[in-house]
Amino acid sequence: MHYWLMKSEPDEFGIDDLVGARGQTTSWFGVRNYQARNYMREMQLRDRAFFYHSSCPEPGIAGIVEITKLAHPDVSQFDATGNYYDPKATREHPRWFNVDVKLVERTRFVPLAQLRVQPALAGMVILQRGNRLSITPVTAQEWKLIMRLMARRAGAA
DNA sequence: GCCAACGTTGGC
DNA sequence: GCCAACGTTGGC
Repeated sequence: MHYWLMKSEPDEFGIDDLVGARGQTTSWFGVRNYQARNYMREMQLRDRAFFYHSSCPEPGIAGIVEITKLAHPDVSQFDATGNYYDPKATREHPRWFNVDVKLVERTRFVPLAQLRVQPALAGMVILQRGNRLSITPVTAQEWKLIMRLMARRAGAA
């Protein structure tokens, strides 16, 4: 069992959208970065991930999801009219893959700023300078600590 | 809106 | 294979 962090822009698809989605499940399509894609291909069923809001007024972790379908070809790469079209991809040789995830829990929101002040999270991938990866691994220790933060009352450091 | 950091593209 | 130019990400 491995842990991950997956970014989404709430303007596009936020935790509210996941809560309201059919089966509280969504296909994580649209990833167009090889490293993030490779991480999705490593994901196993029942791995868990933090659902992270990025590019918004208050970035941070908004929930927990579980991998319910292993990586499979991302259909959006074949749609010539869509934003995620990749002319170099073919059905025989797809380039992009995605997993499906299901909501486990909408958590207390943990802002990025709160993650940054935890000494034990100093090595966390998304906190590293210049990191832009939309999908990153999270260590078991990091996961545990963030779970503890979520259990605290709002506003506590 | 700014800008640092990073990934990708394409000419050579 | 190098690397400059360009586009994107994402926090602030």
